[in-house]
Amino acid sequence: MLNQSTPLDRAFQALADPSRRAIVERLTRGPASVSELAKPLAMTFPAVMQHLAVLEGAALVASQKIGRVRICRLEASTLDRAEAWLNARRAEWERRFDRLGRYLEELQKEGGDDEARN
Amino acid sequence: MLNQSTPLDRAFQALADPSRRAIVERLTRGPASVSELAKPLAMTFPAVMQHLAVLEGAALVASQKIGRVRICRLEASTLDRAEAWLNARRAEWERRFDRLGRYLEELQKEGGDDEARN
DNA sequence: CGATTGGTTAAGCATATGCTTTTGTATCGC
DNA sequence: GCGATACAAAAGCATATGCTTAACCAATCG
Repeated sequence: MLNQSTPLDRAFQALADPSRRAIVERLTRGPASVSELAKPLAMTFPAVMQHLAVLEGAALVASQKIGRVRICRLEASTLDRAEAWLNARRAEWERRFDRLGRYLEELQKEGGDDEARN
Repeated sequence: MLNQSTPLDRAFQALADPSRRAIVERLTRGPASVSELAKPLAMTFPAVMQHLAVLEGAALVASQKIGRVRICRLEASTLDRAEAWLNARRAEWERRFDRLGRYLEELQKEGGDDEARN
């Protein structure tokens, strides 16, 4: 389990938690302070901070402190990279079905010949 | 940490591991036996089986045993649901930028008026 | 048949995760 | 300055995760 995790590992790992997904969801609608993010979550403030640390560690969220308030914003490009991975899998999957489709079409044609012979 | 995880939790959690992503990647190119999946991975056979159990638990993979061989195949619809979540976030994010864009356009127009007054 | 192949189960262990409470520490509003 | 506010850091704890080894079972194959 030697922790040598890639950016993609960290992104998916971060998104695997419903509280963290809720935070991401909120941040798609614009930046927010930590306490603003904490409000709808049924847990203590430090717990929310730890979730934010995970999200920042995954580069899904960035933040900057202004006065005593920390403003968090979404890092959409990281979300994109996760989506891109899934997209690539789907692309390969669909490519495979195309091939299968063409193969079955070929069978159909040949099958038609067979049927003609009956 | 009371384990009451949603399908999406389990999907993202499953995808957070590089070995499991490698398995998914392999399966997008067609079904495979367990030992076939295990071959490129630098770990013991039981470890691979545990990864497969996680993937099946997340409904990303399904399998059936024929004789003494277990054939695994991708459950693409679950991959789609994960992609759909990310897609929805991006949609909201882009909608927000549209609004921001229109807002800035408005400012531009009004700013033009202001400049005209100078 | 007996050996091999492909998979399964269980136990054990180190580290990671997701919380909590407690205790700070700046900064703002008066 | 002084109390309230917003965050921060640290310690503790229960459970989860990602491996390992060892033992086991059931289909093949020679």
